[in-house]
Amino acid sequence: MSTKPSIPQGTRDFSAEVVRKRNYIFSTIRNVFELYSFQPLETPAMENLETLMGKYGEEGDKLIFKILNNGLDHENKIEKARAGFEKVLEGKSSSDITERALKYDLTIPFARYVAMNHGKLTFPFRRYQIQPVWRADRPQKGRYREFTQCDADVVGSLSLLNEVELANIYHEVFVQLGIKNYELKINSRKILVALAELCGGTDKMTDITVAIDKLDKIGLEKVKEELQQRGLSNEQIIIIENYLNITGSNEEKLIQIKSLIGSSEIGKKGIEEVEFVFQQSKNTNIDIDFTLARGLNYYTGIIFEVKAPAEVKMGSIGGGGRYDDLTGLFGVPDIPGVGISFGVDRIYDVMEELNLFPSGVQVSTKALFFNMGEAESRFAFGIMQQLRSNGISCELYHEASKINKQFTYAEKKNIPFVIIIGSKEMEEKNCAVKNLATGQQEIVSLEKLVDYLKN
RNA sequence: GUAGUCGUAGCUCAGUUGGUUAGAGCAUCAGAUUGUGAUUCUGAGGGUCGAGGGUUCGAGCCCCUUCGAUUACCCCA
Repeated sequence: MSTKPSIPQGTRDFSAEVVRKRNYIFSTIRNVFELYSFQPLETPAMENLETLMGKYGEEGDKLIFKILNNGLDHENKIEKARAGFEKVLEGKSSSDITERALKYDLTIPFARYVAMNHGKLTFPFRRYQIQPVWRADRPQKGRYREFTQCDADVVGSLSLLNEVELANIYHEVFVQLGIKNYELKINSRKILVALAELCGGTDKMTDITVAIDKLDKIGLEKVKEELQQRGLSNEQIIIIENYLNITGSNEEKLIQIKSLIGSSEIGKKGIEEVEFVFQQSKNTNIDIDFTLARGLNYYTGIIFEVKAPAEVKMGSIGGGGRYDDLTGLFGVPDIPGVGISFGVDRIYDVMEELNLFPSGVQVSTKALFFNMGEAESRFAFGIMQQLRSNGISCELYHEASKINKQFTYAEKKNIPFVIIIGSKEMEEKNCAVKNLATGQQEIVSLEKLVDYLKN
């Protein structure tokens, strides 16, 4: 019976200190979302499995946490359950075994919500959503099985101004959090389509994007090798090499890409998109990166990815892009959208590593009343309630322990003031207030105590 | 899913080729100190050495299995 308790792999408990820091990130992001006129939405932790399956690619499907159906042992269902399990063993999923799953991201549940409610929503619909998601991935640095995403999406508008705003939201949030040298990479899927067209057809699109996405990780030669393995001809690889060799400032890159794929109709459109967002947004951290591809295949236009400052080796701390027909998957066509996501858990790790949390984040109890005995503590209790009704967080030590124990308690809990009310103070209607940081102590009349502590 | 590294007190870690009763610092608790502590002094408690099996006269150390943590690959925030 006494096995050590534990929590599932890749999940975490958050202590008070961590919760406060996380809340600091949440509220920063939430305030910016609200400032940009996004409305909150929350969706269930679990979705019907079929809502999620097939939306994240083959790899993604494997990483969805599936929930076992209840009542599998019921005598009427036992045969079905057996048959369903056989299907699972073959790598398929079976509604006889599982028909619900934990949500994998916030975008697909949002698309499902929009499809269900498109008659009631006012378009363009701007929503933000801050909730945990789950992935059955092997945990490692910056990767958890339960983590929180903060998404903002605009659906029902084709305007590129949305992309500009989202780029500005990224900037606003990261500047406020102190992550000044983050990098916002942008590209357009249309440019990648144009490249694929140039290299023998859009069916090669996935092969090409998967390979070039790895450029900064494995280098040009390895990318070329991979392209060869994926069945591209030498001629085609030379085109891609030229594409990958585009370097320089953002302006220079734009000139080079135009000469390479500007003749393609879709390529031209993609370049215009990137150029517009780059010029219209005042975000100085934008880096136009034509190798950026992003895994999710529902993106159709601008794509974003946020890189953490290089010194922390965290990789992506946010991402997003435009999808022309996400709700089409749920039977409601022609609602285009664009969205971004913040990965709070990684942002937390980055800020921790760079020491960016302000000290004021740890706002704890303001004052501790010492317990100086039976009558004294009963008196102090009344004073404490007065402080509380004035919005001052405080507590009374639970028993009349030795003074140094009470001091130690205050110190450990990071409580800045202790208030001592003994028999003498009760008579004189005042109290001794000691500032633990400075060690200074003052006699304060009980009437003025609220003002004294409010500073 | 594949692979590497690591599991010793509440925490951070020592622990010799395998050799008596497994150690230190910090933390906790108690004591010169029931109205002024966080710096000192004294003492105490605390361990199935992750778990299970094996080799050996003898295992914290070697071997196998298993669980957990962590890192990398794949993929991703």
